[in-house]
Amino acid sequence: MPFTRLEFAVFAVREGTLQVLLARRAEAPHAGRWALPGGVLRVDLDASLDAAAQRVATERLGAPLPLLRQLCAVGGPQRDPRAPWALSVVYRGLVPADAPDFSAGKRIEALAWRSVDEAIAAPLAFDHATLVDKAVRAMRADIDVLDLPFGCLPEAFTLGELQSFCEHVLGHPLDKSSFRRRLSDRDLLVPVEGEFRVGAFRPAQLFRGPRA
Amino acid sequence: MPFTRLEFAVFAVREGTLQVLLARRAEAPHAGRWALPGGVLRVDLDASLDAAAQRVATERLGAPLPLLRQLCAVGGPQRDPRAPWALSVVYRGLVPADAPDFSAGKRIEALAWRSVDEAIAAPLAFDHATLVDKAVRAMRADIDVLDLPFGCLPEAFTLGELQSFCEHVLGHPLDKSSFRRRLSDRDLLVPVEGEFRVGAFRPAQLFRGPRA
DNA sequence: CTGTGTTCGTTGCTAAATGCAACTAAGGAG
DNA sequence: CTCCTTAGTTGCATTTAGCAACGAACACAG
Repeated sequence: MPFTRLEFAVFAVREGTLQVLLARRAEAPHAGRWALPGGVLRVDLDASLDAAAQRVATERLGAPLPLLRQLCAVGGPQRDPRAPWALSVVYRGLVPADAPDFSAGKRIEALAWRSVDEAIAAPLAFDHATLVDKAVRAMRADIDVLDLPFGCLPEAFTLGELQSFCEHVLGHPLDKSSFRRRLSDRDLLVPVEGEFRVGAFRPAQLFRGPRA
Repeated sequence: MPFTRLEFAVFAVREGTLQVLLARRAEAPHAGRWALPGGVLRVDLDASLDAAAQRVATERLGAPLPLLRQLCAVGGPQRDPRAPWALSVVYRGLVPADAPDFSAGKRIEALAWRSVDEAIAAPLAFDHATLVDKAVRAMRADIDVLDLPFGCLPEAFTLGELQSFCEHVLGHPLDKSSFRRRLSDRDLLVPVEGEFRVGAFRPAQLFRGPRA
């Protein structure tokens, strides 16, 4: 089996835009350049690909990543000069804006959030710009069919918060009444009876995701 | 890098149902049992995962497989007793019913088509029943959004043939007028002017897929 | 106490997409 | 010529999504 890596396209809505977590590589190849964070599979430690992804995420980013989904696998002989043939299994994830900050782990000089538009246009290492683009499309397709990342929101949230989050990921506004109709038609949310988000204006009903 | 395999969930509409191509394994593990056909990655031969998939398909099945799409990657330590850790990249494909018959290649005792319902219920080797199910869902999702496998039809085909093919893959009937409207709204087909499929009844206009 | 601004939540209407059923057209078989 | 079957279209009902407006609730300013 060739040299196998797990790589992560982790997104968050920060500063009003969709951002992706990038790592500046400490070692060759592409030392000093920005790339998706990742690490190598350890056959002595990992009980599955998904478990390997969690382990590497924890090691390199300082925190586990819930809601990881497999994006694709890519591989070839020129992928990484350290091995004659390298294979990467790429995962995508979405985390809350207020997540505990990640801390750069082994073989990473620095971690930074960058807006996806910049990241796709920037000369990321390897084919990582392509992977970011692919991951964004997959996330947006999920939201289009209301497969929503409830883990990225507070335990209880308002419909306004949910809609705003989706709009930031999608990159375009949604219709309020249509969004709410589609949610309630599918019984995707459970209202937390009697609980409201209070603030400067009219209080808003709080909801939880399904199977909560 | 661990022991890496390419595996194939290849489908065809045969005998009025959606069938999947299975191979009876000649060697351990699971010798004698039915499984998805596949083979190992060769780092000395393969320039990419997709190229590896084509090479293995040709070797094991006696023919290349157009329209292969990556389904997922799975891996773990107990996946294959021949190695301490095994990784499989799974591809899905759809081939014409009249495709040249596949011939069992290395390490395969026999090849057979089996209906997907049976295959999913049958005790296939490894987790292959799960993979078949996942591949079927992915194919159906493609057709739902009119991402159609034109390579599975003759060079030129009638709308009736196309619809019937889709119905067999989906497992349920489609509405004729709606199907045709959706196709023409999206400019997915090009009529072959003046060409008709003649037969026992009214001749039918022939079409080609896009970018043809 | 009263207006004003903002968000929340809902309603009514419009437009688009889809599903259903019927119809006509075209050919072969008898 | 009639009947049968498939091809292709049409009209209409139903569903779905988008758009705009409305009243409700609350904080704040005056």
